[in-house]
Amino acid sequence: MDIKEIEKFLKFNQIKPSHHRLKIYEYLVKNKNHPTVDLIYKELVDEIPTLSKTTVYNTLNLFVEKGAVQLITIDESENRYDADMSIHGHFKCKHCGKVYDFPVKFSAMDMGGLQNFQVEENHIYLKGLCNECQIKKEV
Amino acid sequence: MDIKEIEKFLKFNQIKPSHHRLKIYEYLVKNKNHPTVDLIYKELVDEIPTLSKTTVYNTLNLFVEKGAVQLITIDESENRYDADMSIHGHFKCKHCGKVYDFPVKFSAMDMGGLQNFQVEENHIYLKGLCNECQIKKEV
DNA sequence: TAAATATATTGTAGTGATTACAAATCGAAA
DNA sequence: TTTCGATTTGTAATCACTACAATATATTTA
Ligand SMILES: [Mn+2]
Ligand SMILES: [Mn+2]
Ligand SMILES: [Zn+2]
Ligand SMILES: [Zn+2]
Repeated sequence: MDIKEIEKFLKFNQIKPSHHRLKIYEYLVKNKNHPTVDLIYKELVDEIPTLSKTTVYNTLNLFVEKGAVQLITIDESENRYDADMSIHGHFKCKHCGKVYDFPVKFSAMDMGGLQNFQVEENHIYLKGLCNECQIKKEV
Repeated sequence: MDIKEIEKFLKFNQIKPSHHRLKIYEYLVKNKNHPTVDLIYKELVDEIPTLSKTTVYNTLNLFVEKGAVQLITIDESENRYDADMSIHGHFKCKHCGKVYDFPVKFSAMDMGGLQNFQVEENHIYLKGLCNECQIKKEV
């Protein structure tokens, strides 16, 4: 996804593509880490020295509101963001803190008990030890 | 689950069953709402006038640490707690805010992509409109 | 182009949930 | 009853996030 496509995508989602907005969305697309506001700010402030953390908050809230980005509440104290809007699961390693994506067969989640509930968002969060961290511990 | 059973349960999980701890755990078991710290405090402070909010925080952190209670991060700004440790899903209504339980066929979540990851916690959160709130809107 | 208007960004102060910590209280032994 | 460790409390601090007014930037109008 190059900058022209990002611009199109934002416009399509009723978001005026300002320079900061382009850069923040680009960051999310290029780094499929599931960053916090603080991380996004720290990573971009060198390239955009005038960037304010408030702008990062404002921009991400706008993206979520417009449905361009999803809010991930896998952490208990900090919100994370993901440009991948497809239904997929997240695994957070309790040791290294990394958040991994994994595919989800969604048909399986049939919500047996809840008839006539209208689902708008799906969040599937697992926590434990990632492959790499297990190997390190075994040594 | 009566008070004697609760005492046993806490002891089994290496938690000394003080009066406050018993009451807080009892609250979680009897009210299967998925309360925030603030709600638990407000509901119990009449019965236990000396109760401090810090104690509610301390106690819930202890419960989670000992594996007696699970932390639910379905909200983006407040933590919730659940005495039901079985694997089940949570649905939060965006309109009334209520958090419902629903059964989950866990076999379906096979984590295709992530080989050799050790899963310790499962969180399945859905958000949307609950049955009752849909009916109200249709009127 | 220049003035007028709208929109985006910034900085600072405020809020609200959570934690740190030391003092007070409680409770089980000795 | 005294002692000693654990629990509880109250207060201050922290940290993520928001409110808001001032400034800067972009867009429209004349
Ligand atoms: Mn993802
Ligand atoms: Mn539940
Ligand atoms: Zn890891
Ligand atoms: Zn509802």
